[in-house]
Amino acid sequence: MQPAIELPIIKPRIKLPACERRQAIVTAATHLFSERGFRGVTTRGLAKACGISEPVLYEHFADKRDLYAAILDQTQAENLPIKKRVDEAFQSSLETPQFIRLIADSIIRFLDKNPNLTRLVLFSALEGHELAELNFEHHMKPFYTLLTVRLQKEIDSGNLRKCDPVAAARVFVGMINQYFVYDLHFGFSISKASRRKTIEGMVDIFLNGITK
Amino acid sequence: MQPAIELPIIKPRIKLPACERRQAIVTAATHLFSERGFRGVTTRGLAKACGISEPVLYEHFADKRDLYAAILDQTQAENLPIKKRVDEAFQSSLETPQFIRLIADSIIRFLDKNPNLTRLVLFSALEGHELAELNFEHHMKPFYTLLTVRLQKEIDSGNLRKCDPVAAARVFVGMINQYFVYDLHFGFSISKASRRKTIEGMVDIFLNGITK
DNA sequence: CTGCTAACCTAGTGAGTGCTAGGTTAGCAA
DNA sequence: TTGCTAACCTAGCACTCACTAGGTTAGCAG
Repeated sequence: MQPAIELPIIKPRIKLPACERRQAIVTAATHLFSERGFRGVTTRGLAKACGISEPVLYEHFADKRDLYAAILDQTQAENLPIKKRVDEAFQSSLETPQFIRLIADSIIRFLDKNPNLTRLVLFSALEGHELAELNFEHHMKPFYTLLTVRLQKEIDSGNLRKCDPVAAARVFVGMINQYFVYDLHFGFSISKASRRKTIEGMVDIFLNGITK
Repeated sequence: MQPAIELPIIKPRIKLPACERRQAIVTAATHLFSERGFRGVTTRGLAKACGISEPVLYEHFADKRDLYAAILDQTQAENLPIKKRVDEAFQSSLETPQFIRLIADSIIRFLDKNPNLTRLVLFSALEGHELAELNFEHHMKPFYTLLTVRLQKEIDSGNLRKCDPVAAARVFVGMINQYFVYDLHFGFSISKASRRKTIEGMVDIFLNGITK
């Protein structure tokens, strides 16, 4: 026997088609995981953030880990254009300084377009998920590889100082990545200089550092 | 009524004085937290790693968070000599290239001496604990500051190219830190070059990059 | 040997975890 | 209007979490 009192309607429940709901879950998951890490996110919390109940999550994903793979897939698909741009520049006859600037610009665009990815990848690397390595392989390695090949060519033809091109490429990509991680995400503010100036300064030091 | 069967002795329980037990807990905690992060470590697991029971933890530390402060205190106390060495070099009449090499060497020594600290700090930064910022202030900022001052002096006297000394110092400290984080801790192996050679290459590029 | 007590333990607490069995409803096709 | 079913829910399982009340013991002073 239920009481006759009717509760006020507070449940404008909306049903979404499976693909849209799945997408909404991945979006919320990307945000939450990047903020708190894998262990810091509860399935209850994620469900609540999506405005659904927990079992709905398990209709779209086998388990909590499965969400990680979905996040990677999405990031990968979304960032193909940036990779293409660097590839094209590599094929073209762009001068090395301009090519290096373009690499810097592309890394920045990539990290800007994926503001959660830096934290997500760091969490993954620390927590030992394969996402970290997959992200590196898919997103960062192309930058390293193309820059290394270009540097090697320029060293061989005597336009640059003799140095290990792999190490040099790492220095450069690392410089930019480091800036994003520590300044923009962790807030360890050292310099008050604008972002544009900071990146320019980095490119400047690097270019001068590898030039004869 | 208990059965007369005596279990084989498997409990050579050792009692330690409070200060030694506390020290042992901090050591184990440093290791575990750096491996799994704050959320990844359970008080059960920590107690087991120490060979004690959970309540003993709470005789030495108010709660789980309190352990973090203890870890920082210890790290800080242990690494005063390295800071002193850099300070002395700064006061001395060491040439800039040698001073920069000494900074690199000191950072390496510091990170080598505290193999867990890199992961611990990253976890802290991601998880939002104050340890990250405290570590930066206490351990990394001195490197930045002294290097910045030296660079400014050399730029003013015309021995180095005109550039933002703060940004340059960040590039350098970041380069080395980045190498430790990604290569040594995460295992994103790019170069097979030896560590010594890699660091030398970094110093080389940087020195050339800031020299006229 | 006999107390004494610092150092330790067992055995929980309530709250929160990932995940699920089984029932309910929105919204469309007929 | 009526079925049908994809999309959703409530309620709760078995487990682990940080933390604790209250009892036990190692090891020393006398």
